[in-house]
Amino acid sequence: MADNGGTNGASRRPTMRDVAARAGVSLKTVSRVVNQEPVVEQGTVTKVEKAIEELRYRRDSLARNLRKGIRQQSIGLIIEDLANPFYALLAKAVEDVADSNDHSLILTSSREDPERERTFVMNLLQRGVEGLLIVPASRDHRYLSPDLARGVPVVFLDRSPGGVDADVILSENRAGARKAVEHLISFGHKRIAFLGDPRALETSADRYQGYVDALAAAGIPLDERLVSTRSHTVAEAEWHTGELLALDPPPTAIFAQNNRNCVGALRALQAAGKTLAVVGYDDFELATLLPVPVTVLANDPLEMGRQGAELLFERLAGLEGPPIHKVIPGRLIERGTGELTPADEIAGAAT
Amino acid sequence: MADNGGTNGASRRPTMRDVAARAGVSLKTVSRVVNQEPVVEQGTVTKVEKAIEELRYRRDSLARNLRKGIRQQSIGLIIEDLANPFYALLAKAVEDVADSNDHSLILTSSREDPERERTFVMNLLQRGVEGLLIVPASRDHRYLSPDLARGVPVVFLDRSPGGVDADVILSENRAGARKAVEHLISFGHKRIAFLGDPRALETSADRYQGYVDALAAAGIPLDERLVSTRSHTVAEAEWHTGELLALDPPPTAIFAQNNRNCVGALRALQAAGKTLAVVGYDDFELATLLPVPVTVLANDPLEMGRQGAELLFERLAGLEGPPIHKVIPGRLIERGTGELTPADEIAGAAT
DNA sequence: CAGACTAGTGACAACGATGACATAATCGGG
DNA sequence: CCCGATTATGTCATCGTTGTCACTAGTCTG
Repeated sequence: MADNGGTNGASRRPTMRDVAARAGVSLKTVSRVVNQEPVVEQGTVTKVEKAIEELRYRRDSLARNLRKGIRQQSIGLIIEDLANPFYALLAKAVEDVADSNDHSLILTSSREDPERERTFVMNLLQRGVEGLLIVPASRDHRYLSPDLARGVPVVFLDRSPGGVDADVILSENRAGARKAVEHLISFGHKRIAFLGDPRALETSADRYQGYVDALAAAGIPLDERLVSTRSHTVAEAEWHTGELLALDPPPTAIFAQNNRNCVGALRALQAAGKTLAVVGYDDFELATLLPVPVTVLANDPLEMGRQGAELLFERLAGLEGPPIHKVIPGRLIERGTGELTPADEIAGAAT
Repeated sequence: MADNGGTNGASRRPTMRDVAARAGVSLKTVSRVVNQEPVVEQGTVTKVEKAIEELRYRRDSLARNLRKGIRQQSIGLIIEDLANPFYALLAKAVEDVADSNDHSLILTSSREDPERERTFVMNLLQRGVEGLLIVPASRDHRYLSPDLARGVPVVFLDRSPGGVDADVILSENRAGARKAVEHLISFGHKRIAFLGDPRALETSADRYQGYVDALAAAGIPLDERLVSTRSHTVAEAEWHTGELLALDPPPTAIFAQNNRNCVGALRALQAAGKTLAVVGYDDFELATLLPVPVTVLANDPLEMGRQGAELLFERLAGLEGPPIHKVIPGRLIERGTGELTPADEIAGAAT
């Protein structure tokens, strides 16, 4: 009458022992059948297979690998979203490096949700990944302190961690944005709009600072109405670009703070039939194919992923020393949209 | 004098037992220190930490999780290359489903190399993934038979497996390509080029068949010179498009068999200053932003990934029955480039 | 100052599988 | 008809860690 005593242990995942009992053979014989060792008599094989089927038994790979001395190594990567080519390329580079180092890659997406980030980090650590690469969604990583202290290597990518000092690889956000905006200024623009994500995001805030820096250096007063920092998706960016275009007077140039915002801006301009100077942050494959090819300040996600992963493996190999902060330089790629002057636009509109 | 006997065991990864011996405490005390249990005396903690440091000891997560009864579940995904948005989106969808089912995703890229595919599959199985999703790089998957027989669920994506019958989710390649080419024919084109990957790839061969089907149905004779099946990258596609344009007479339309080929064709056309009707297979984000927006036959990688992963989890939940073959329908999206007539092109050239 | 308590540590079994070896049953040859 | 080889199966220890319980000293309490 006991709940799960006796011959039919309930609930619990069945083990070889259970299969053995059911088939009326020893545990070791079950092991032989499961591993397809050819010494077992056919009749016995059948009995055991029947028991396996009935109990829905599946071998426990943990126990097996422990006993066999097999230790597979892996690292964990947490990004925002694979649908964003920037992160897809980042992940690709990380996977390459992991592969060269005989580690496999466990990939998870936080979707910008700090809760998910934290859950996944804990999950990955519990699994026993050798190290972690994190594109932060949260601003506070103190929850990692115990593991960092225990020596688990963690490298942050693209954004700085909060509340802990750790290795981090950043894009040249502030200086890059400044470069981009100065480029526009050099073509005579004074009313330059900033189109971006909420400034709560670190990269967004930094790029905004670069925008401010460039204006200040050129002695151009900051006009808050030209600053739109509420678009996280292409659709939102398209909408907010429409708002910017409706200003009086409108901007003559747009600095779009990432690829989604840039695409949104271009869509809105196309829809409105207007031509404005545009410089985007982040390159995208088709930037060269547009009516006027798009000038961008290109960050290099491959390089960021590669360097981050390589740093992680150096740490794993025993590299000591204080946290390393690296910055991947951005490159301004002049293609056309960023080299329009305010005069060009009036001419264009007249056509 | 023994190689690794006595007090200084060499080579072998150190265990808690080694640390205990070195620190002069019991194994259990080391365990307490490692797990930060607060009952250990400070002096002991220091001794043990010193020994851990010296031996570079790291806890074995396999043994720990075995003992604690923690069993993390995961599935493996093998794709070609994350830099291709099609596969990035596929992976995203798979990751989503895996996440909903409390499994984590181990991601690897075969880079079209059958050897790598096989190595990774074996590796993943040894790790003990619950199931596998594979975009085949190899044509022969008989090496999987033992594991398939043992009941490990495997779902193939985008291409059929070779030599084994298993679950597979395909795009509507042949019928889709036929739709696309018939669309071009309906605008009066008779000299339609096929631009694609080597026909050794199954999707390539199937799409080529669709192209042949469409021509045959319309009674248009097949001209082998219009068929180029050697471009695997954008750069190669651009090059081969150049060759096609140099033909006399040149084609009036191009059917590009995937997104890389389509982008290459568009680049070559832009470089040559020519306008041809183009229909691509596979959608891409910026197709709408080009000078003339690109008409494509869109496959849905998200849907493919989602359905594949869900099928995998149904199998894991015990779904029996013969292998399931599903086809994800493609959708023709008319945007402009596919709706040009031969006459338009002459007019365009005259401008 | 005895008895109960507490803090710190260790001995031992167990997680679920596999390897080495032992044993039982079967068989052929001299 | 007995011995050694052969075949099929079982017993036991073990992989590296953690949970349970026991033990030793000291500390506290009445």
